[in-house]
Amino acid sequence: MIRDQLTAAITAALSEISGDFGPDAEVPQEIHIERPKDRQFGDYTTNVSMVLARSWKCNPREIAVALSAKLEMADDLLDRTEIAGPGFINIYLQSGFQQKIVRKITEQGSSYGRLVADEPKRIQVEFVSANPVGPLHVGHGRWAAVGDCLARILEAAGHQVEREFYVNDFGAQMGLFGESVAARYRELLGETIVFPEQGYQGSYIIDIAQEIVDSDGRIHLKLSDDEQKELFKERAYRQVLDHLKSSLSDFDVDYDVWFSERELHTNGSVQRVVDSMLERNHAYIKDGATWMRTSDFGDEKDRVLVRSDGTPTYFAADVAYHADKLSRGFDLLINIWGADHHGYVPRVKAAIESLGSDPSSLEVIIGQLVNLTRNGVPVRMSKRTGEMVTFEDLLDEVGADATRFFFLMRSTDSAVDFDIELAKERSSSNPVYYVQYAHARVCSIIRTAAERGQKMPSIDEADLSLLVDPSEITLMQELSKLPEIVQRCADERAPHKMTTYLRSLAEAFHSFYTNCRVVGVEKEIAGARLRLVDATRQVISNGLGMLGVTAPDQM
RNA sequence: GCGCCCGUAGCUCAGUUGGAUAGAGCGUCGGACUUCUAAUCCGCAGGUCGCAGGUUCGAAUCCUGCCGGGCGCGCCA
Repeated sequence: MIRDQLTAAITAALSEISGDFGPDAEVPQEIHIERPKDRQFGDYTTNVSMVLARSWKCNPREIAVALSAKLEMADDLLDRTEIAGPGFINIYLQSGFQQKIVRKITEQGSSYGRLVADEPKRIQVEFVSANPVGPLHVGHGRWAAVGDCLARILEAAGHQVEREFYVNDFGAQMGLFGESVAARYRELLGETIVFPEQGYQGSYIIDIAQEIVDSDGRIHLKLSDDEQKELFKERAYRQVLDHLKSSLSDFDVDYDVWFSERELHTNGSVQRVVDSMLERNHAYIKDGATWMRTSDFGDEKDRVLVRSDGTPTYFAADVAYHADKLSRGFDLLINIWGADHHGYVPRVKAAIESLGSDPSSLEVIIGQLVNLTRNGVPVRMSKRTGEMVTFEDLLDEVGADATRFFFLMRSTDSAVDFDIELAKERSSSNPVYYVQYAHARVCSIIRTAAERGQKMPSIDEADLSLLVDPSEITLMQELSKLPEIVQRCADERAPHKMTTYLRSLAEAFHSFYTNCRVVGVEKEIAGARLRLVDATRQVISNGLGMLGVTAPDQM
């Protein structure tokens, strides 16, 4: 990247001039180079001289003068430098450097924006992991979008990524779920029932029961209560899980691993991890329960692993689960949780440390919640109560592309309001269409040019130096940003920055479109512009691909 | 009470880890289609970046304290 070349050049120049500023003048490890918002401040700009002014004990402009003189001599990349304001060094690159990006994109094609990591890692991203006792709600959709997009971006940044879904198919909730379905089954077949006190009230329970009635008829009525509970639990669980997998698949989220909590209990992993904690004095028995000393590792209090009635807690399974994850040899584990689980982070970190691993091997991304409204009125999202809009409803009504883009537009740090009616009404003015439309327009230009016999020249034939219109320059600058955007999204675990980038790229293209014609202008210019347009197609397509959003050829 | 997140234009949100004149979309108002897709473009209006201090060449951004909102503090999952 050009930025790296500039960093090297500045570092070299600084070490040459540092001697003139006294023996204590040291060359900094990190040099901040940015792209100014306003192009009048150069193609790149750096603030090093102001940062160094203190430690070098002099006026920032003195450093700037010495540095820029050295830079202009040293590097053939730059045209000139200017010193501005309190000591910014604005760097102007040689004319023609922007045009080079078109060739680069053309040569790299779909791999433009894919990076080679300095330290490639094996990363596991675990996300959604909803309880299989009901349909996914809208909040899960957000984590599906964020988790999958983050995985795509980490892959683009040069890492090896595995996606995992942890299925909480064990415990009292499953029993209650089975009982609820069993009750609805009997009810549908005309029996008078007493619905379980804490049972799941949602109408989808009746739907599941109805499907069982349709396929099996009345035969299950003969079973004992316990047999019924067990049977309905398994039947309903399978059905919900299948449903959940197909919803996520419709959303283009494909998991590498579906990990069953139940297996941790049946194969003895939970028991083993509890025993091991006791052996190593990371756990103790009090009031008949087994407690883990999580407070030794920063948690605010100790946590129960095994209840006094002998049953393991969810946390115990989670300790075993994370032990299993660690044993699989990942360099980094990333979990995406909703804000309603953030209090759970310290105890899991403590568990990791108790297991003898570095707590930083687990990174938990806490995402704020989704507030669903309908015409401004809050909609309840609880599975236990009646009304709810499911993730599936949302996909049906709004579509996968718009839903993904919407969830990826916002920082995970802020709660989002999603009005279901608004999403439907405004679906045609959703920002996703702004970006997709840019892609469709690009394709249209290329199609029309071909139809009218205007040939796309090869990248060697094209005279890219003809691309000099301000809107062309701006577009090329935007095109050149993709690799650094990928890097930033990956480093900051911030997929939303990709949507922000694509919007500004689309804006640059739409502006180019109105300023510069491609079809029907003089042959050489048309040729250069066709190459630029094709590069734009490639970058939008690559960027949308990292979001998991389609890039349509026409709209 | 303690912990995490948020507070930026009428509304929904960005803001390149501390930079130069704080930006988009929606909404308002006014312009631009005989020519590659008007799902677009151009312009006007709209701001005490919650409040008060602090740190420094420089703060929406970092530190402290308030105010307001969301979420969490189980032998639930």
